[in-house]
Amino acid sequence: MIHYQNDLNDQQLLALQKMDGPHLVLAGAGSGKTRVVIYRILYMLEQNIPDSHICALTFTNKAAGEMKERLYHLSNQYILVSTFHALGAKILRESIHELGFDPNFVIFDDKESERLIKACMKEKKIDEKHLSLKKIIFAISEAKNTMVAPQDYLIEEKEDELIQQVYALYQERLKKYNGVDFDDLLYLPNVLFQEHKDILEQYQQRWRYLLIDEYQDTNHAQYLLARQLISQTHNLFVVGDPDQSIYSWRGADISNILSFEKDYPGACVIRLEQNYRSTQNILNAANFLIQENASRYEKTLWSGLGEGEKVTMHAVLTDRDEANFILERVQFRHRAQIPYKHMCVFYRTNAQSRALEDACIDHGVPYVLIGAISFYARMEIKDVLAYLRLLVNEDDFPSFQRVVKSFKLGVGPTTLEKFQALFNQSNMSLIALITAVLKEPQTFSIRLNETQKRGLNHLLSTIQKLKTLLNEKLVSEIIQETIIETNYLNILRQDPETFEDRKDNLDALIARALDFESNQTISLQSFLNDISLNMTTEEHETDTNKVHLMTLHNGKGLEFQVVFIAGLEEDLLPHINAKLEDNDLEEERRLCYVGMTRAKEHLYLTYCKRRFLWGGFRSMTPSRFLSEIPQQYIQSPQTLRKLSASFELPKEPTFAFQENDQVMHKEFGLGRIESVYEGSFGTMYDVYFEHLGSIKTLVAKFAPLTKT
DNA sequence: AATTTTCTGTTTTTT
DNA sequence: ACAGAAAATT
Ligand SMILES: Nc1ncnc2c1ncn2[C@@H]1O[C@H](COP(=O)(O)OP(=O)(O)OP(=O)(O)O)[C@@H](O)[C@H]1O
Repeated sequence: MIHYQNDLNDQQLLALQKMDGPHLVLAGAGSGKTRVVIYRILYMLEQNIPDSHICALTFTNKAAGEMKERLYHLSNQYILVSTFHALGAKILRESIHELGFDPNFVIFDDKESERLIKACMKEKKIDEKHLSLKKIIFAISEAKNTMVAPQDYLIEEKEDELIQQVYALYQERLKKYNGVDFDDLLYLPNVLFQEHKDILEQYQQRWRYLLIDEYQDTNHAQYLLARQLISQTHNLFVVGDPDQSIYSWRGADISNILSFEKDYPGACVIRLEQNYRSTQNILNAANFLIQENASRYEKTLWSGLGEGEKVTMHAVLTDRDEANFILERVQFRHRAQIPYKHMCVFYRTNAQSRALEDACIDHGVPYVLIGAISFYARMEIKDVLAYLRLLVNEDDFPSFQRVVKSFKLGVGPTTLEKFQALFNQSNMSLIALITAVLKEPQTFSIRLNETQKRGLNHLLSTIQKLKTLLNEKLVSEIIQETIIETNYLNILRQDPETFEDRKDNLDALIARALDFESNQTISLQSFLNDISLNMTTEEHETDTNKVHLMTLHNGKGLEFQVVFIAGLEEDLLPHINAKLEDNDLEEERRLCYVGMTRAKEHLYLTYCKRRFLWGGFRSMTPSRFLSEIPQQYIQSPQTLRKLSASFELPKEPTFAFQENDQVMHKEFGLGRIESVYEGSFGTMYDVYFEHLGSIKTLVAKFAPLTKT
């Protein structure tokens, strides 16, 4: 039995009054928006709305999983909770044949689509120096996110013409290989619905109630998908906070939430103003910070949880000192009975995780890294997955390419190119084509030597054999068979340095499959599908008792008793690439706001003077965001007994110059500071002198340098 | 023509 | 420090 009156405040209850029609919940961090979504679904079920009519959308797989679990726990029913991308994949899996793809399509990850785009550029004879790969990738992604088809690509400048050509070829190739990229998971369902109203109607009948969390970070394709799905009934319930919009660089459009009332006339708008997460000092500090944003829709947000502890701000000398300081505090809190899993360290860039991981190991603190370099991006994992993909999708040329190379079938780039040319023009499946080339070599223009024939024959017979196992064996067994049949471990053994690690990773892949199978029987295809959508998270680790390390972007929707934000320095947070435009700078500030508002009781902000960054030591200055938080909410760290003393910053800076400063030397003349670092004589400079044409190492204390 | 070794440039954030 | 590309070797 659920006590709505007990668990929700009056404003939240307003969101449950009417089950039909458009609703917008506009509220700040920690105000119980996600809770409202969950309780609204529970209430819908009580009103006898069939569970199959409900679809809830979240931003991350993690959030989707958590919401699904909580709903099951509270109602004993499984509700469809998904990310937009996973929903798109589901729709395409069922209906993509209408668009001329095969339902066995595979999802190409970013790296794979990058490779394909690169190949398309090469085919169109576009020089990377002339038009960068990055630019084209971005342009194509932007086009899909704004629902622009290749033939409609707007040509304003000369290079747009090239982009259009590559975009068109890329889409053609994806179709040929029976693959879709991440953006297609949103783009293609929209196209499908626009071109086949009958199919759209089926889905409209199926999902009559749509609920969307984190609506402020939807892009146009997501907005349109929701709009198409719900256009008959307008039973759309969205929640969001414009101050937590942190994905504009990926096409998220804040105007989706701001113009909700215009898009859905008669929308019921609910504002929540009480924060149930953070104590007042933390919430006020965050509120003051976010008020520095000029383009902002003012909201009230207060906390009844008492003043609490002030925000701890701390300066240290280097990134290592920072990590050590954080870990000392983690242990201190742990001794004070706070479990590790209720603590989190946030940072701006993945590269920062290294120092923190090392410190965790040094201090013997268990940790889990969320996001980061994916397990599935590992070479050995991708190799095996490529093989498995060929079992499911007979047209997957990129996987064929990878398999041929990694499993050393004796076929190199030249022969592969011939295969590709042949395949692009043929209407056989890739596997059928290879079979034909081997059977009737005289019909084709490809000459193969004995090694190559043996290699390819082995590939074909192995695929054949594994395919017969698909229906009778479990996915985990098929993976094992693949590794055995291909003798892959022997190939890995050629590099003894990495062998053990890679073997462990393969075992982890099998374990992951076993884990999948424990609740349900799954097909290889759904296993591969799930992996593609779940690239980064190793979710089963998250509920164990470990300190969480993650980027600020991954913090969305989470909360922790103790939160650390590391690296509050200019050029890092705000990031150097996001300082040129006001909009970008404001997004950095929102990012910081999101991080701060994850904290329930204790919040630490740290920064350092020097940091190993971009391949060298750099002098850093404190982030402007620190000075935007009023002093009254800030404290310095209390000294912990028995701790190695944290660094007091010297009053006088020990070095006066920064990298790239122009300096004048009494003897050597004009020079430029190349790097600044600590040595046994204190601060050292490496200075490049124009007259000498070389770099001199100088001791800062003695160097007769003046700034020019 | 394929494979192994050497060298280069590189780092924002992710579904 | 680490992957991907160019160069050198088989
Ligand atoms: N009415 C309420 N009474 C007590 N606690 C509440 C209430 N509503 C929400 N909470 C609690 O407040 C915390 C924040 O809620 P929730 O995660 O739903 O907020 P949110 O608005 O989605 O936050 P954010 O936007 O920062 O992700 C949670 O711990 C939740 O359990």
